Amino acid sequence: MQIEITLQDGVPIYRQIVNQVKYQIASGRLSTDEELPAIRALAQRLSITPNTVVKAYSTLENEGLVYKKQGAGTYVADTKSPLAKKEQRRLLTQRADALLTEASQFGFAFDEVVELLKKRQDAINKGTKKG
Amino acid sequence: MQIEITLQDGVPIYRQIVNQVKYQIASGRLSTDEELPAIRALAQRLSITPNTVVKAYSTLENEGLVYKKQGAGTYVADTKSPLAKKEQRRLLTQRADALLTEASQFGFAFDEVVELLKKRQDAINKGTKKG
DNA sequence: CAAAGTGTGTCACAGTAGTGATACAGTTGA
DNA sequence: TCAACTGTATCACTACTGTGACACACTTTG
Repeated sequence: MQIEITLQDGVPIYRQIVNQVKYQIASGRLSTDEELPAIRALAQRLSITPNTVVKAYSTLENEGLVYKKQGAGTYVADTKSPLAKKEQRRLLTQRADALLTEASQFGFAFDEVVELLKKRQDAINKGTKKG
Repeated sequence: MQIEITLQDGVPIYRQIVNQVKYQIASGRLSTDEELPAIRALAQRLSITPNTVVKAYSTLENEGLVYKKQGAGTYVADTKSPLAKKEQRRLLTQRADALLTEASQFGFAFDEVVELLKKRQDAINKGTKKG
């Protein structure tokens, strides 16, 4: 489980952890039911307070990406499970609504939004190929 | 210029002002170069501090939707102008990237995102027809 | 059951966002 | 010019977010 944080990044530490765990789950480097680093262990390794890791793990739990067992550990959830999918869909719907509302207020047509999305998808793909 | 705010809404007052002005510009109820309520006047009418209105107007200015003239007033910008469009596109790009990144981390395919967007667009349209 | 691991809960503090009061500075129009 | 408007700038208070220290409760393992 490789996680690196950069301070003074503007991005909160717990967010960095969330994003990196998300990415590792999405990329298949973490599989269902696999155990995540213990809260204290990760906290010590990153030289941060356990609270921050707790916050990160709780965020991931709320998004349906991991589940915690009191006294046992934190594990990767089955992201294909209906519950997880539903939660993820809820979050994406929020983002989608925000985008559409803003676009509408700016006078952009729906097709323009889709077009922009396509361009960004291409840009992101090219970016990750290099990185 | 009809603006209404609801406290204890969770949404910050200055955000409510921003959104309502945006909407009125988008819907054509405010036209280019039309003057917005003076900062103090609006503040007094809404029973809030001028600072909050300043923040709202400044946000709108940063998004290229209005422009301010020191000592004179605040006016609706030409939202079709290249500068305004560019600024709006920049903001939408940020939202688009956030959506795409999140979707990718959740294991959603690009087409699924577009599909979700279409559904939400329909839902929003139906919602505003009623309201 | 006991030790050593795990997550949970509470209190605390710094930084920031949101809002408020008030003084400063430019523009308008008689 | 000057009064009455306009936006600008600064300081302050409150709530919340992000992070930190530390005690509590549950699970595992022997």
